[in-house]
Amino acid sequence: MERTPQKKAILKDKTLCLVDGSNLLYRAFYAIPELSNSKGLTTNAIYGFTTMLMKLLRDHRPDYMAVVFDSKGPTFRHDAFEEYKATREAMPDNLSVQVPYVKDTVRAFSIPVIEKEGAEADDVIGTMAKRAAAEGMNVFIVSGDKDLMQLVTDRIIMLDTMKDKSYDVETVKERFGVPPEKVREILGLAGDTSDNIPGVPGIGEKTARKLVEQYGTLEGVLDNLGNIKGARLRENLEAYADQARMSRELATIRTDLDLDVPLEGLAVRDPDSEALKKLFAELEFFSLLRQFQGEESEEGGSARAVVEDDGFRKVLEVIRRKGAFAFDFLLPKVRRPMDGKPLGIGLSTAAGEAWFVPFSDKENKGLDLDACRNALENLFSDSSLSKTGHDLKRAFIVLKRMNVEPASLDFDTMVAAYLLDPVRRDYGIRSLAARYLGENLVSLDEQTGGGGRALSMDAVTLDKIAGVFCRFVDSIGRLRAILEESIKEEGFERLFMEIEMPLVEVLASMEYHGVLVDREFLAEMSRELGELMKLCEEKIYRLAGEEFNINSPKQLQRILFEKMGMPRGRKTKEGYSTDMEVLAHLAKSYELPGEILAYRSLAKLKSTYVDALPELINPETGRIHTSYNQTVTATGRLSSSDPNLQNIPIRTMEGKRIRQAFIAPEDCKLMSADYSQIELRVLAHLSEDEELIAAFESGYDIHRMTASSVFGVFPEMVNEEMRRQAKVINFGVIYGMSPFGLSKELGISQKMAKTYIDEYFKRFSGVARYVEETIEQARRDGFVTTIMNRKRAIPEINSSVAQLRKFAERTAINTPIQGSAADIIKMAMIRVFRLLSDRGFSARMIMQVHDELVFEYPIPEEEALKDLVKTEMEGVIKLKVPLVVNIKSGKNWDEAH
DNA sequence: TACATTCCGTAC
DNA sequence: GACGTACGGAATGTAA
Repeated sequence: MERTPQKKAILKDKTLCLVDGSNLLYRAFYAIPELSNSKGLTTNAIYGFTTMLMKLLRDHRPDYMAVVFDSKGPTFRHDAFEEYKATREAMPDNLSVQVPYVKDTVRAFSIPVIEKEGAEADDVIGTMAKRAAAEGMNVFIVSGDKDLMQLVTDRIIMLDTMKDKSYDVETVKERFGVPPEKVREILGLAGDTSDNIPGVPGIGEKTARKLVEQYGTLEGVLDNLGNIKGARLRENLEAYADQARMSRELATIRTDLDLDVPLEGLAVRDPDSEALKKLFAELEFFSLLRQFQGEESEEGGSARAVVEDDGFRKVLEVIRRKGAFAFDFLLPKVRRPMDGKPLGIGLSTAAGEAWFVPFSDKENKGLDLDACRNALENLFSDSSLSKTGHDLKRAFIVLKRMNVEPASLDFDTMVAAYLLDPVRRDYGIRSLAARYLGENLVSLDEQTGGGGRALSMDAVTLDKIAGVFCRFVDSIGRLRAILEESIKEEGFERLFMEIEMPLVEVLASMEYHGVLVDREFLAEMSRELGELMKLCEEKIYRLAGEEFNINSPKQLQRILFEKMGMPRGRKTKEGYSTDMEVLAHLAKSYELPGEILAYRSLAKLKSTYVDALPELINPETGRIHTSYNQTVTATGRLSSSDPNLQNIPIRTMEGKRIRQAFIAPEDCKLMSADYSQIELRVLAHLSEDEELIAAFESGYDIHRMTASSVFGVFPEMVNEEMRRQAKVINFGVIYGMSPFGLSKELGISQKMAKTYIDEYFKRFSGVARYVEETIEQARRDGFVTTIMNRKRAIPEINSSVAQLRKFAERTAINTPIQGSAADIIKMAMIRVFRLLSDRGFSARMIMQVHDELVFEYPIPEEEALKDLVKTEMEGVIKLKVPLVVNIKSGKNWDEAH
């Protein structure tokens, strides 16, 4: 035909998007929670489907597009294999009613809906994809069905929009271990439960992969049965050879259907706005209605990517003129800020005005990061500019890694939001924008999932990223205004400006510096623990009379309580507890539980610490850079993660050895400074209890003094047991003690525990009064506060459910104590940090463990450091009792503690 | 498979 | 039947 060359010229290099409508329909139905309009029509699948469609159009802007559905009635697969899809249940009613609407919606977007009698969507897609690829088009198939991966070529990719993953030839190889054209060989062997393709019993994907890798095809495998290891495997292959062949056929997607669909007819056209508006109105998709109308009206806006030096310079000029800006770095999705390089920066100077500056990479265009460094330095080190960001600690670290020392990063929207509501779980920009600005921001989940890989700018156009990110930065600027106002209203200015904001830089510095860990030492310890576990394991198997997974509480229950008939203790949700308390009790009568306890303690040390820590050593610095989180705890404490340095063992001998792995470098030492009994001292201060204050002023051992008071003997008559019990009581007070808890902890009757508590409160009547008043105040106000006016809402304090109310009461007691102690050490950290810097110390604060600060320093600084730290920590605030700090130093953390 | 939940145990 | 605050490993349960 004459037209052919012309046709090819039109289609070549254009993109065709083929949507597996049936697949998306089901996934939308199950992924979106129930939803219906006022007429009672279920709309969740329509909604999910529509948003996915809009996202596709928006993010990928295909030139051609079609949505393909399975046809009703039997297909050739049913003829070939009658069980096919037999187990798949009929479509649920509340899904099938939605189908016509889904198709109408697709049509309203001016996208063709394709169904072919006797054919499944897969086969139609296969046929069209191949045909389009032959025309030189780039095809992407949208589906979550792994069968379709067999269609992937260098011109055809598959997109799983729900998981936000795309599959090209390489990724399919990673997923299946074989190239796309061999996927069906795998499925023939392993089967596919979702499509009721049986495969061969006993063969899963793993085995199938090995076989196909070795023999190439299913037939190759069957031809070589004699060489196959494993009698069972061979037998199954032999017996089910035909079923395997059938499965392979079923899994094969046809690419040769006789379709009367010209590709030219699939060109993407403008949606039929009127039809869409009508549909969305009927379905009551108001957000989509708005979004759709918005998309029509809004064009361009103020968001744009800046890819030329000149443009960047102009942006900087605007910032200088305005004297303030909000910003955020676009970072790859990595667990910790010390990993990965920034991909760009978003800047905003006023509501509705934002820019995105991408940094260049091998494949991404943008401004060279090194070339930007000076500009960024000028920007960030200018203390006359007001800078607002979200998660400034992260920004600090990014800048430090670029060798830029920022001045006055003065408002962190994440920290501000935390102070306003420390119980909230999510402080992400999108969540805050929804809460405080009433806006639903489009997410930037185009960031590649997992693997710490950098975001690839090919996946979505730079403009799209810039658009989304500019909105983020724009929101940060507007959030500041709102949050700042609330901070004032709540009376948090000092807490925010003088504690939390200055602390951001301190934490950034601690993380950036990190701590040195002795890799060899841990490796040796791992070997030792492994051997000990082995011994322990053998003994356990012998005592139990069989091998089982000791780490599995479920299996352990079976052995202990069913097989060996030991008395059951406390119940858990499902079954009976096997925790330390229960096992320790059983250990008195049996040998096995003691061994289990020993095994558990070894396993815990090995897996959680000894083996986990070396994994977290940064290859560039050779050190561990933990994350200190400032916006996690409900009380105001910090938390630490990746790794959590705040729960490194200390109580047992073996545990202490782990602390020996935290070391100082050559010519340096570690110094640990910890507050003595800070929470009890805070309690003395808050309660103004005379007896407790006197006890602390005497400078004597507080637990001994408490024992003396509670048991009515002279301090020197207090024996070790009495002291131990008093210590438990002291901790109990801080936690909102109950007779139940105390009796459990002390191993005494509840009655006895109650008399102890009564006695304690009789002696320390100020504490008793404080407890009462605090609960009373919480009931009245609905919140409690700390020394520095940190606030935590306790909504359940007035609950009619006793259990919730009791819990709330204990929280109300504990939070001011724990939170005030957190306030104090935070203030101390800031002062010490500043003085170390001002006085030119090389010493660095590197760790914080709630009441302890750890420093790394050159040996000659020891005396001066010790004086400074002790003075500042003890003098940071004047309480009604003295603050006491104990200091020790050594080559490692164990020695220093 | 991948993510969420449960159980357990470490710290202060 | 839970005396406070965290983080995380391993097993197990469940989803799309």
